[in-house]
Amino acid sequence: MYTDRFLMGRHREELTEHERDLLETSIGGILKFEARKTIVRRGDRVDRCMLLVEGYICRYMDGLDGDRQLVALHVPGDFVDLHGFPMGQLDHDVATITDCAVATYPRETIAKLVAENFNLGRMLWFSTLLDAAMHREWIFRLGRLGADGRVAHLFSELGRRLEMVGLTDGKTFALPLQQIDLASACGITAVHTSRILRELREREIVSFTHGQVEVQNLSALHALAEFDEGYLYPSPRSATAT
Amino acid sequence: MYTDRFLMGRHREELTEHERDLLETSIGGILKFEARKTIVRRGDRVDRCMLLVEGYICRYMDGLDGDRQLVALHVPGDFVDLHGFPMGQLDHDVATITDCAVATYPRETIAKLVAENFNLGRMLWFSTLLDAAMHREWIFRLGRLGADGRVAHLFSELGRRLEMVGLTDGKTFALPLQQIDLASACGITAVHTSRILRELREREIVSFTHGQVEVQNLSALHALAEFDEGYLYPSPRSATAT
DNA sequence: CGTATGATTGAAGGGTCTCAAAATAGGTGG
DNA sequence: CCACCTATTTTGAGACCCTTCAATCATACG
Repeated sequence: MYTDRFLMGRHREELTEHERDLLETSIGGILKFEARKTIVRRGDRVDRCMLLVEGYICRYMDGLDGDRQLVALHVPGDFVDLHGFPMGQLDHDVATITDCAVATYPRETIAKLVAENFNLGRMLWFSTLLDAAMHREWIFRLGRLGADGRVAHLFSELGRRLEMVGLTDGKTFALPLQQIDLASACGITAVHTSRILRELREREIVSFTHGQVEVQNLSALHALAEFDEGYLYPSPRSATAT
Repeated sequence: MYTDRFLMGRHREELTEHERDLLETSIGGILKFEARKTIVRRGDRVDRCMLLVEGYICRYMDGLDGDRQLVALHVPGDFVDLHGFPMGQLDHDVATITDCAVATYPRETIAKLVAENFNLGRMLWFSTLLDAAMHREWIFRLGRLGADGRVAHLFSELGRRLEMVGLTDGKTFALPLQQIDLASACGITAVHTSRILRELREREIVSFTHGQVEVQNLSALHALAEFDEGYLYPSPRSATAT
């Protein structure tokens, strides 16, 4: 049963039994990828979409000088390139962070699902727009927060998203990234990331070592990040009191 | 005839006569707004969507200290808050830059359009994803470019988008923004924006005065911005040789 | 045990911010 | 049409944040 986490962080109403069945039976196949591989390239025609079952995947764009900027990070349950269905091709690269397993859906299958099931179609649209909402929050983060706030924000967001899919209780969670990945996501250098992490550790807000995040002071973390979970559109069930 | 520019920068195939008629006849009303007014607030329920007919609109998020970060800029022909249809509410504010006219579509009308016209539905989905693609480019811009590159990128993008809707030949165009707006879009201060504009002027790359952009050296502008129009998904007809 | 990779620290330089003041442009009423 | 007032742009100087370059340290793996 691959569908345990499907779209879990990505809807406000629960999937119905029927919709879950549809998603399960429509799977074209399961693909496995090794860690640190680019699996879709900018400009590639998208003839199938991938739903991440296990592992972590990022989307990124490289600058002329080789500097990498992550534009999205995906956790299990996320569609990774569903936007490729309406768009036909991608404007960025997709790469694995860890070893991954993805469920694939051929283009025609998605077209059929959307055409025949209005509610599921809207849920898929919603899922792609949730990515856009996260993009906006990342824009805010890069434009208006300092390096410490950016890192704090990334931890805040991923903590909450992993909580939505049942992969953490919010205090401690696996985040198998290297400092260079944090740097690529936050628009800072790896060297400075190291300094920021030390500062956050010394201030006893959050510690990050060996791909493990331990939040010591959640409200301080959220304050530093100016984090408000609203943009993740948490379903009433998974919303937490603040 | 309001539909002249509808979705002009926002599809790869032309709208059919029938689809254009549908969009025209489905308009719920025309609203006018004064310049510099916030017209939708974060968290507002979205019971109608707005298509910008005339003027400029931005979407933004304010930080705790009052610093503003623009997350999108809209030109005539753009849907401004269509994502509110699947999402139900917005995670950011919407404000006018100039005096504006918008065509409104009630929620139920959009639902009907999407349910009954598969192709138009996909085009609307596409339009919201084009915003996401621009978001990603903005993330890249803020994360990896210096202040000069960011400003150059904004000019590059808007030049191209205005060209798509027939509002410029690419060399000169009206961009009724103040330096504070450029600053809010680029994640820099208004003071620094002024210095950057002087530099770009002195290097004879682009000049910006009184809301008027004059591109003197397009290739230098694009080089500085690392600009590649691909992410705007230009239709073959409107693609330009590079 | 040797090697490669990732993390940490230091020092110096550069880009952007902040604060403050001056110059310019735009709008209004006399 | 001028005088005034306000908003916007421009310029300067100093401080701060982050980068760069380089070296050292820690860790994982053969």
